[in-house]
Order: sequence, then C-alpha cells, then structure tokens
Amino acid sequence: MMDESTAVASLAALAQPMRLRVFRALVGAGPAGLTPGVLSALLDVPPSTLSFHLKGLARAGLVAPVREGRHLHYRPALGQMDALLGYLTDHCCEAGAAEGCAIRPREPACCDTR
Amino acid sequence: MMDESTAVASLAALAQPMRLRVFRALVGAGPAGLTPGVLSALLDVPPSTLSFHLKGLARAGLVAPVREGRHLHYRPALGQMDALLGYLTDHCCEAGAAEGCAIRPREPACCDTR
DNA sequence: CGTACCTTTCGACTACCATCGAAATATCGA
DNA sequence: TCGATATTTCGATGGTAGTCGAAAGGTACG
Repeated sequence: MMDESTAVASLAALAQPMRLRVFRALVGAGPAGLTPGVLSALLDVPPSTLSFHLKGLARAGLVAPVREGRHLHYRPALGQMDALLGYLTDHCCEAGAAEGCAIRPREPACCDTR
Repeated sequence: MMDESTAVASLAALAQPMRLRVFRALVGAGPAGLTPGVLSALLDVPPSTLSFHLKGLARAGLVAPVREGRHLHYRPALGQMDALLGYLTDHCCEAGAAEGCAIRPREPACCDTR
C-alpha cells in the first residue's frame, strides 16, 4: 500500500516534461528498459541533465538501474506505477456517486484477459 | 486526449502534500465537493494557503469552483483525472510484455458493473 | 595494463514554489 | 444599504528544482 509521501514523491518525479518523457520512453521500451546513452540520443538531452533526471526517477522508485554487461539499463518499475494509480483512485465513487463517476475502474487481475 | 503539458500540469498540481490532500478530500466528498471554509477546517490550513493551492488545482483542471448560494463549492474533475490515468498507462504492455506487466488494465465502461 | 567509451558528480546560475498575515473583495441576510 | 461572514489577493521570505559544461569515476575490450 502506498502512503502520501511516496505518492507525492512519485507524482513530483513525473511532474516534469523531461522526466515524463524518459519514463514513457522506458515504459514503451518494455521490461528491458534502455541505456542512458540511448535515452540521451532519443530525447536529445545532454547526458548530465539526463543523469540528473534518471536519478530523480530512481529515487522515487519509478525506474531501477540494472547492469547488463558493459552497459547500464534503466527499467520502468510498473509495480510502483500501479500502486500510484491505485492511490489516486482510492475513495472514488464512494460517496453514493458511482453512477456519475468518470473514473474507469481497473481490473484486479493483471493482463489475464489479453 | 491528453497532451504532455496538460499531464505535467496535472501531475505537478498533485505533487504536493497539501494539494494532494485537498484533491483526495474532494474526491472522497463526492461530486458535490466542499467549500474552502470546510476544507480549511478539515485540513487545518490557513485560508490564504488553501486558496493558493485550490487555485493551482483549478488551473490544472483537476477541480472546478461552483457558486452554490452564498457558498462556494470546489468539485473534483474526475474526467480530467481519468484522462491523466490513461496518459500514464499509455503504451504499457506493448513491447511484447503483456504477460509480465504489473499495470492492472482499466475497464472501458464506467462503473457499469457496480 | 592502458585506452576508450559510457555515465555520474560538481559548481554555478536562474527561476519558480510554498507559506502565512494583513488587507481587500465579494456575497448574502436583515 | 449596512454589517457579518466567506474567500481571495498582495507582499515578503526562505527554500528547492532545472539546466548544462567540465571534469571525475567505472567498466570492458584489446
């Protein structure tokens, strides 16, 4: 279960154009993730700036670095993202307003029906 | 469909303890929302500080003020929140990784099955 | 073992955010 | 209209985030 400070940290990490692009690029790349070099070229950002933002995402628990031979891979932490979505949708539709709620519910079973 | 700058603005609005509490309090209160006075007492925050944060949430499109007689009501914009969740989960499970994806899918139909 | 490449740290600058009291503004009841 | 209550704006202050070049730190190949 996610607490407030973790949620704030995760949201703050994503609340920045460059970090949001980085995170989405990693999500789109799949579980293997990407190296800082590839990300730097892909997003056209200086390595030092990228490193700064990757560190921010890692500190928030949204990505994790993994050594892979000579290269480093940053992988998206989808479990953390899922917990964040759960926190944001908590208590929705509880005040007798389920019929008018605009939040689409999330399935408990993960990807089972795909 | 949500674009990057809207997503960043929404995330930034939520990436602050007081604003996150305010938003969650409004979500929990249901579509009718709450007045600044009630929120100020509920969250134990000075009116001026609360107003500052409500304005931030409103500018991000996450809440909307509605005059209701002599009182003002701030209502949560659940449609905007739903769009944000959609933006954050976009492109998940697309890189041949559906079986290992930790993001629970969201139902297209809103609250139909409840 | 040394060289080359990849990645991070450091330093400095600019800009914006959070906080709150005091004062101004707005709305309604009498 | 007048007064009371509710809400916002203003001003000042302290703190934190984003940017990038230059230099340092690691890692693997030859």
